[in-house]
Amino acid sequence: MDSFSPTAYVILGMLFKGPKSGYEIKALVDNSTRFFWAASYGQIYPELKRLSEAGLVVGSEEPTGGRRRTVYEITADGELELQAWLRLPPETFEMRDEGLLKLFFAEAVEPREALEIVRVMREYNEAATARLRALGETKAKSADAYPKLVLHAGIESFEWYTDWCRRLEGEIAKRAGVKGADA
Amino acid sequence: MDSFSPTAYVILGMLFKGPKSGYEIKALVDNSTRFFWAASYGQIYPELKRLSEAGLVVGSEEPTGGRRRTVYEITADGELELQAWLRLPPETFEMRDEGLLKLFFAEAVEPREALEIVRVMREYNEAATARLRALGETKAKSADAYPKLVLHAGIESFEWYTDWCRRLEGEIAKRAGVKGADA
DNA sequence: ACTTACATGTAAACCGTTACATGATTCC
DNA sequence: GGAATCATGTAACGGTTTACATGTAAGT
Repeated sequence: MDSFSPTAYVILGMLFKGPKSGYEIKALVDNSTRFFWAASYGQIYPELKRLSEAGLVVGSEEPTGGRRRTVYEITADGELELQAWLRLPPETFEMRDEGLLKLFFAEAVEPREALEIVRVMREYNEAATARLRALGETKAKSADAYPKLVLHAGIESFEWYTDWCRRLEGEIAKRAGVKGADA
Repeated sequence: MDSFSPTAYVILGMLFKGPKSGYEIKALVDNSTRFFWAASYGQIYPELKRLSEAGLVVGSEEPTGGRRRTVYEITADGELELQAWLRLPPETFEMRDEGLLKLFFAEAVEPREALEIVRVMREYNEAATARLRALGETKAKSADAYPKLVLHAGIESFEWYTDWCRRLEGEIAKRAGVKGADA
């Protein structure tokens, strides 16, 4: 009967911080958990319905002008369910990194093409770092400590990855005798 | 007509290094690309069939004793397809980290429970580091340079993550006045 | 008038894992 | 004889994304 997907707990967690519409949950996810846990409308709206049927959230119609709007709140049962989930050890850790995959097979192309793969990876990571940094400045005054810690993990991790790419670019350029990405 | 999934390129890449059966490809993937790109039998066998129909690989029956066995080789077309893919910029970078997700919502539980989440995350990362290190020693003599670089990225990345967990455990323990995970 | 953002939802397609099914061979 | 490993494959299931569909409101 029970047993919800992790996405259900994303919703419960967001509602624990205060009542929100499905639309607002999606926006929040995109600006916070997105880099380590994403969710689409196609998951959020049906899941809200299921959670509502299970009594873990309650929705109320709160239209803005003539525009309909359903705002959800977490219930006492919902909070218990969220806490029970938080107490279980985390299980899922998955990565899909097409850049590393291409690099893994880079023997099939020229060194300067391998270099290009790493260059694109570095640029992606630089952009990701900047994005998370900007996010951190927006939410600087927010009281919640844990989201800030998690955000910092993201920033540090992308910084490490950027640095690794930079070092690798140097090495590949040296080996291949290519004038590399240095100024 | 064409357009293959990244998993198809994993297969092409593995076959570029030499002929293999589906079973061998799966074993190789589990011991190399798995931490940033996984593949199951349910993907590999059907994909081999599709690649064969497209003429990018050719299979030949090479039984071992009375046990049937199909070994695949990459074709010239297959090599071109692999190289064309390697020249396209990598697109997919995804992460699903239930540990970070739980930590993000840890305000809903006690600090010592937040600490417990991070402790489990650290243990997972320590184990992952050890696993990759062991893998590196097995393949120490392998000539291929790129897989080694990628493996080192994995090791460094898990080491960074382990270190981050350790630092965070210290901070949470301090704030909460809990006797932490120090010896 | 037009575009962007707010707001909700569904259906189809896609992707991937797990479990199942089968059977031979090798090692203990 | 029994367990582990080699070897191939399919079916069912579950989860996710994308596209579609609809309409209001606010800003330019």
